[in-house]
Amino acid sequence: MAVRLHIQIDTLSGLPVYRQIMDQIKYYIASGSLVTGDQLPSIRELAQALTVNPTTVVKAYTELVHEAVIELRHGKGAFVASGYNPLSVEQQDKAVRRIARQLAVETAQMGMSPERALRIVEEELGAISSERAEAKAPVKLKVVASGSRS
Amino acid sequence: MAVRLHIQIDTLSGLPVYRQIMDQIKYYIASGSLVTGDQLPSIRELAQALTVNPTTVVKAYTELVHEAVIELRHGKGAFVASGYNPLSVEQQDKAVRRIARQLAVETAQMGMSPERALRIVEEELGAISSERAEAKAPVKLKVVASGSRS
DNA sequence: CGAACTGTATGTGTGTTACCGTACAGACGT
DNA sequence: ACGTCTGTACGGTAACACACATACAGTTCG
Repeated sequence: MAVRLHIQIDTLSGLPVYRQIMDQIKYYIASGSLVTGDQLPSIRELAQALTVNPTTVVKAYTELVHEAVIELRHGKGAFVASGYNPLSVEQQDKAVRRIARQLAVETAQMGMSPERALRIVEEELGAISSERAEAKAPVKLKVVASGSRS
Repeated sequence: MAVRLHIQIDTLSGLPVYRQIMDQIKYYIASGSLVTGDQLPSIRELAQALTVNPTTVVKAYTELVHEAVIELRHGKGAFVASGYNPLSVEQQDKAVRRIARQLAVETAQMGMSPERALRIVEEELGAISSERAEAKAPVKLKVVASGSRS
């Protein structure tokens, strides 16, 4: 059966809806709440729960397919893909460094101390890897999907 | 006289040109290469150096004005603004946490260890604050602006 | 088969991005 | 006063991103 996800759409953030869907699905996978082979909500099901158009969910899902995060099987559904993309160490470094620099600039801009910024990153990093460790055992996954539209 | 910046436009990144300009000017300010009162290149000057349309630079500059990062003075030029935005601690935390989470998800996705990710963040964070410390003394700023167009 | 689920494909409207050209208005040195 | 630097403000065009609506095609089960 299809897993029920707790996805929230923030219409005020300015971020595209399809990208918010992508990010939150990635988050579930990264934290271990979703693992290889798990079935995602169907396109229409998720679209209805979020009160967005099915094609918007299609956009999110197909993008995730291109990133080899999930698989789409015609007539069957969407599933978490098996492997990791074999990115080279250099590419990994570059990708992470890009985000890290953005974070560094923003913190400096608002006058936040580097120590505090680092502590926040440490928290988020730790949150994911700890959830990952105990995932799939007690946690059954959250309730229904819910959105907030104006 | 107007400072000469070393700004690079990557047409393959997919990021809007005006945003790349914004980000890199923010970086110079965050790192201390540009401080309050410094004059930026004029709109036409920067546009010509980057081989982009002046209106694109206008877009970048006016956005930076809205964020209170720079000031535009009619007939005189563009200058680094004085104050920081007085964002609340909660808002700061939320903004930084958003980026931190994205970083955590991406690293988990590609299988990078949290320790390594943290080390990279530490580097970028340190790079900015150290440049900030010794800035404006020896460093005179880079040479001419340069772009890369297809 | 046929109903009810699944993903897939094709248009359509709106907004953003970037471009080009032209014109206006403030600041400053000669 | 004049020329030349500065930012500001129009109009219009082309390409693309985003979300929507509708129709098509594969899978499964009674």
